Parts: sequence; C-alpha cells; structure tokens
Amino acid sequence: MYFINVILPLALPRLYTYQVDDKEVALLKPGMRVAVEFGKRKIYTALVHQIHQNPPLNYEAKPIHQIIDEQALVNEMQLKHWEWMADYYMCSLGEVYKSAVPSSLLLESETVLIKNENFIDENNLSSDEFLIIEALENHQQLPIDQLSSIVDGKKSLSLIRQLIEKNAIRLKEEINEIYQPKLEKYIKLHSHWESPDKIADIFNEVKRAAKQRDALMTYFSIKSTTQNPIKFKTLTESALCSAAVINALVEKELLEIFYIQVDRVRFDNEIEKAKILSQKQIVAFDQINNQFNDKSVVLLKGVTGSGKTEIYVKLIQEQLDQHKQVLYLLPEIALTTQIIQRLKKYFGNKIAVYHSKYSLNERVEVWNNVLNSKESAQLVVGVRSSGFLPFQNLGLIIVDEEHEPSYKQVEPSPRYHARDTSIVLAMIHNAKVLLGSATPSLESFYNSLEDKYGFVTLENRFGDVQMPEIELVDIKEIHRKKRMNGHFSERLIQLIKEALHQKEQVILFQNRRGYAPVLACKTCGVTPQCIQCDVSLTYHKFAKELKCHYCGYTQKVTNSCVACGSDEVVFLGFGTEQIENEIQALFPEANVARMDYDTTKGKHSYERILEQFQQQEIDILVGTQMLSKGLDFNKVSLVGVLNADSLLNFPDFRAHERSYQLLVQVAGRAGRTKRGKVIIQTYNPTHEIIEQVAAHDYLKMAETQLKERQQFQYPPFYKTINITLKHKNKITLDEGTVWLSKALKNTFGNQVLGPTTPVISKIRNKYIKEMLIKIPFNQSLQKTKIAVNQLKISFLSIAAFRSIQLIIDVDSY
DNA sequence: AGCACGCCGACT
DNA sequence: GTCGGCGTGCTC
Repeated sequence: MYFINVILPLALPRLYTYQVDDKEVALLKPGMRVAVEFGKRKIYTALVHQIHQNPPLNYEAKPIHQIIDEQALVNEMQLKHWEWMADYYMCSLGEVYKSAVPSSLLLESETVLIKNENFIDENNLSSDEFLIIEALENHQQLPIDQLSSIVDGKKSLSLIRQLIEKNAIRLKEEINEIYQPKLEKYIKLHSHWESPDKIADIFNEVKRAAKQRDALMTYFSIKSTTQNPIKFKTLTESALCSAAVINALVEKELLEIFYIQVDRVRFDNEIEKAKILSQKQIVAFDQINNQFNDKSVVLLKGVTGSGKTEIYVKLIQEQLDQHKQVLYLLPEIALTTQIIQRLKKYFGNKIAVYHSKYSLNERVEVWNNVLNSKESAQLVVGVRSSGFLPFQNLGLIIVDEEHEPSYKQVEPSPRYHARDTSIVLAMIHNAKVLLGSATPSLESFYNSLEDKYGFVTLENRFGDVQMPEIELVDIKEIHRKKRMNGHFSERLIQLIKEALHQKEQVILFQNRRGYAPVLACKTCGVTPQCIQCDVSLTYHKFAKELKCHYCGYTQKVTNSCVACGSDEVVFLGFGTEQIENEIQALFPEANVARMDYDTTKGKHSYERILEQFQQQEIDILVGTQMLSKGLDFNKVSLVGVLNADSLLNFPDFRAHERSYQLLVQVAGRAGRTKRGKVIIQTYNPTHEIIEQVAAHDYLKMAETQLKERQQFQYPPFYKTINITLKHKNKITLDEGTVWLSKALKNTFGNQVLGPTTPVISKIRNKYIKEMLIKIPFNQSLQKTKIAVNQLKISFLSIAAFRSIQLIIDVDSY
C-alpha cells in the first residue's frame, strides 16, 4: 500500500495523506498534480509532495480521484523554494502553491445540477422549480452558480434541496479544463490527391468554378516556394478570395483543413548584435564577473542613463551561451514594454514574458515552455511572480530597479519580496544574482557595505551626458506673493515654453491621481467620505464623480454640502487630472496626455501612451509615479515635479528613502542624450532629502538615513514583522488588539510597537489595527516566528476573537 | 478556504 | 411550527 502527502491550494497548515494503488504509484512523482476529494464534496487540484508507505494512524486515507499530469509540473528545486517561503513568510505551503501556479492549472470542482432521467411528474413543481427543470432539459446540466440567472439567488439553495427531495435532480462535481491550446488553421491538399500524377485531374474538378480554380492555383504556387505548412489565412489573402471559396474546395475534398497548436505569444525578430560597451561599461562588466567569483549577489548602482541594460545584455548572453536559463525581473508592467522591445532585438525568440496582463492561457504556455527548457524560454522577463516558474537550470537572476516597493507582495499571502526570494532561488540553483538600481534600497546598499554583496558602480551616463540640473523652486514664497499660476510657478512655465519651442518633450510628475482630492464645504469644512472606508472621496472630473481609491466606491458629485446644506463647495489639493487640464489651458497648442492608474487599465493602454510619447505625438506627459520607472525617452529635456512635499510627509519609516528614490528616478527621465533640466516645486527647499536629491548625493542620503534607521531600530539593522488585525466590529477589534498586544509585549517587551490605528482606519467596512515587532539581529528569527505563531494560535482559540482577521507580514514594506 | 452541523430569532 | 441566520469544528 502506498500513500502520498499532498499540498492543497488552501491556507491549511498541514499536508494531507491519500492512498494510491500500485498502478498509480508507478506513474506518480512528486510535483505532479492529482485531483482529490477534500471534505464531503469538493475536488481540488492537489500537488504531490512525498510518496511513502507509512499508513496514517488515526484515520483511513482516502483514495485519489485521478492523476492529472504525465510529467511533474513543479520540480524539486521549486518545492525547496516554496518550503523556504512558507517558513520565512509564515504562511502555508498551500498558499505558496496557489500563488505560484497559474490559476488555470489549479481547477476546483464546480457543482452542477443534473436532471434525473426517470423523473416525469412535473405537475408537482413550483414555478421556480419548473424553471430549473426546464433549463436542465435544454442544457443537460447546469452549474450551480449560474442558477441565480434563472431564479432569485437567495432561494436557489433551498430550491435545490427540494428538487433533490422530489427526486427530480442530483448533484455532480465537475472539473473543466480551462486551458485552451491556441490552434491555427492550416490547409493542405486532400490525401486523395497527394500523388503528383493526379494534379492534372484535380483541375477538372473545378472547371466551372473560376474562383476555386484561382485559389487552387495559388495554393500550388505557394506550395512550390515553401516547405512550411500553409495557413488558411495566407491562402485567402494571396488568392484574394473569401473563406467560402476555400471551404467549397474542402467540401469537394480537394483540400483539407488541419490545425497546429501554437504559442500565443511569439517574438520573431531579426537579431541584432549587442551594442559595443563603452570603456566604463566594460570595466563595470568585468567587475561584476570578478565579484561573482566569490559573491553570489552583486549590487550594480548605475545612475539613470548609464547603460545598465547593455551590461545586462552581455551577462545574459554569457549565460545563454552556457545553455543556462536567465530570469530578468522588473517591478511593474509599465516597464516591460520598453525593455522587452530592447531585449527582443538581441535575443529574439528566446524571450518569454510573464506578467499579470497576460491571459491565463498565455501564462500556462510560458510555464510549460520554461518547464521543458524550450528554446523560446531561455530568458524570462517578468514581474514578481516570474520567480515561481519551473526553471531547470537557472544561471543568473537580474533584479532590475531592485529598490522598487512593488517587488513586495502585500495581498494575498505569501507576502514575499521578490528580490529576497530570488536570492534564495539563485542559491538553490547555484546561480548568481545581479541587483540593479540607480538608487539602491538601503537594505541592499547596507549588505554591500557589510561585504555580503559585491558592489559595482557606474557613475557616468552613457556618452558622458551630464546628470540633469535640478533646480528647486520655493512655492511657499511664491504662494505668499500670489505669483502662482494654478499649480505652476512662473519658472516652470517659462521652461516648459522653452522646451516646447525647441521641439523637446516635457514630463510633469504629480503623485496623486484624480482631479482634486477632495470636495470640501467652505462653511463647515466637511468633505464627503467613503461609506465603507475611512477616507475622503477623490473628485474625478472626467467621470464627474467622487471615488474611493481604496474600495472603488463612487458617488455623484453634490453641488451642496451634505452636512450643512451650504452650496459653497470648493476643491482642495490637486491630482494629475487637474494638472492635465491646467497645462492644456496654459499651452493650448501642445499635445498633452496623462498616464496614471485611471488611463492605463486596458491591456495595451500603457504601450499606446508610451508609443505616442516615443513618436512625439505627445509634447507634455502628466503622470503619477508610473512615470518614474525606467522609461527611456531621448527627447525629454524637462521634468517638472509639481509638489515634492506630499511624498516626504508619509507616515512610514521608509518615507524619506522613498522620496529620494522617486525624485531621483523621475529626474532621471530628463536629458538622456543631452543635459536636461529638472524643476522641483516644494514648500521645503531646505529639507535634507530635497537637498540631497538636488545634489544627486546618494551616499549622503544613505549615510543619514542609515544612521536614523540604526538609532530608531529599523531595517536594515532590525528585522520587522507587522501584525494587522481586521474586523467589522470596532469593539471586538479593540478587545482583540489589547489582548494580543499584551501577549506580544509579554514575550517581546518593548520590541513591540503599537498597537496603532493606521491613517486609513477602515477599509471596506473593516476596522484596522496594526502592531510592529522589531527583531535585533542577535535574536533568532526562527524562534521569534515560532513564538509569534504560538501567540496566534492562542489568540484564535479565544472564541470572541476567532472572527478577527490576523495578518502577519514578515519584512513588511 | 469551504462546508456541514447545530442552535436561536422572523416568517408562512 | 419552519426557514435561515451565523458560530464552531473539521477536512486526509
């Protein structure tokens, strides 16, 4: 008798044991998927973790439903990686499994209704019941969640019960394969006519059909020029005929249709030779390779425009030459388009791309191509989750823009940091990691200071273009003198004018979307609040509505105050939409566009805006921090930051580091080919961060920030675990928070910060409390986590608290 | 997570 | 009297 321990795609702490017979065990390997029944009804796609012969002691193991894979979907290195993640980020293997594997490979069963054939007594039914039976007669079976389209959703469960009791229907669990291979339609000569001597005869068949004869002639002429199969579409296009003509030929059994499975995403490009590196790039490249000799991680700090990508290209090429796979991580999709276009030139069809705007089918294809080490997946370019792909022999991981916070997953669990998990993944593969950034995170920079990571810098821009000149404009002074034109200082307007005159492009940065954040009453000061969250609604002019940026709730704009009825309402603050309008009014002849969350929802909307900007169809681009991420445009000579202060005032220990990074990154968009100009409007021109940005002084920033982090016991000197409690009832939450904070302080003393109420104290009708545990490096992280876990278990065993949502976030960002 | 079982308040 | 609300415990 054999048994398997499986990972279920659920947040359950343990593995579960099923029994398999001799036949099954011969086919099974760890990493294969099996469909298993879990609970009374549900069928899940579980993953085999171990195969063994130890029968469980206290229960009888259930048999499995079926084996899904012929080949392991997940390899041993991945399983190791998952185990590390589950342990480090304090979550279950099931949660890692669920985020790692594309969801279309993890199907759950769906309950369907089936009519009992021998049921005839339809008179005995209520009208709702009859509707269901009628639907079943038309469709054989009906998924349970589609029932609400036939009858009132609330009643459906009781209706089902009644119908089962009347013996009219039964329930069945069904699993449907979602992944649909993409098939392309091809055409070939029907097998009757394959021998060459029949070609003369075949035209007899179409004597009286001119179009068909033409099409057939075209077919033969294409056939003579190529060995490749001929696409249906190619034939209709070349023969200038409709599909009906070809279909008629198929009908006559002269031609035959067949299908070939193709990848949805293919890059067929001519390969360009990699650019020749500058002297400084060569030095950096050699240094990186040297340091890889005794360090597995190297931090490359290269100013924006220094040509890091070319160095990556050479490093990637080295790996591909050794037949090793390379993973190139990017923080967000905004970046991928440009980078992919550049990489495509060098690596053509060896690139696979993996990100959230790819469809589920596309992701499955990339997964399979990586799993089989296909030629088309030697280099994977993708976001955070690409680290989960089934690499076989990874040689190098590049984490580009390593400082980007979007590498940290917040929701759902596992709350992992892709930079940190990449380092572990690389260790498993015995591969190298290159972290690249113009403004490294203090964590990585500190590791390089401590000699844990290698460190290489590129201080000059490619072609020795000078770093942009950063000019600070004190808007406090200008506001006082009432010399502001909307949100623009005269200096900024003047420079925009000059840039447009020179046919150069301008980027304006405002870290807030929408038109004006809030609508406020002039009389009583009340601003409309979200009904589900503790935030003011943001005004969106285009849609003429007030919108919550946390839950998406919207309501119509009211012209009078909801609290006191006064009809004097004013807008406070400003967002990208308003900047867009103001700048358009100031420069009516310029083409202005906006790039933010609201304008980039579609799959290709990013690309469209960037393409237009690249082609200089847009003169001025207004946007949020999306603009800061490594976009390269040659013709941008001016970057304007409308208000730098909102960044600095964020209540987070990383706020200053982030502000520095964001401002330097935005500034870096200016002047890639000749020296550019950056205007930063601020109320605090003497703020140390603003001064450090203006001076391009990363080292000074790092030095002062690291000192503060050490003094106030934050990363990288301390590890942190953030604990969030959420509940719909404020009193329950408060009581639970008090209990847990007492318990934590009992164990960890003054290393526990809080509990605090976050700035946004309620989201989607749930109240929120937070606590932070700071862990010094001389304290065992492992023991700390065990203690935290124990406290979690005690906490949730208290009846009053078990409905409180407890979120544990290790290395929270 | 999902689902069944089980115990208390609003209706036919 | 029943239906259905959600609190509780279990799933190999």
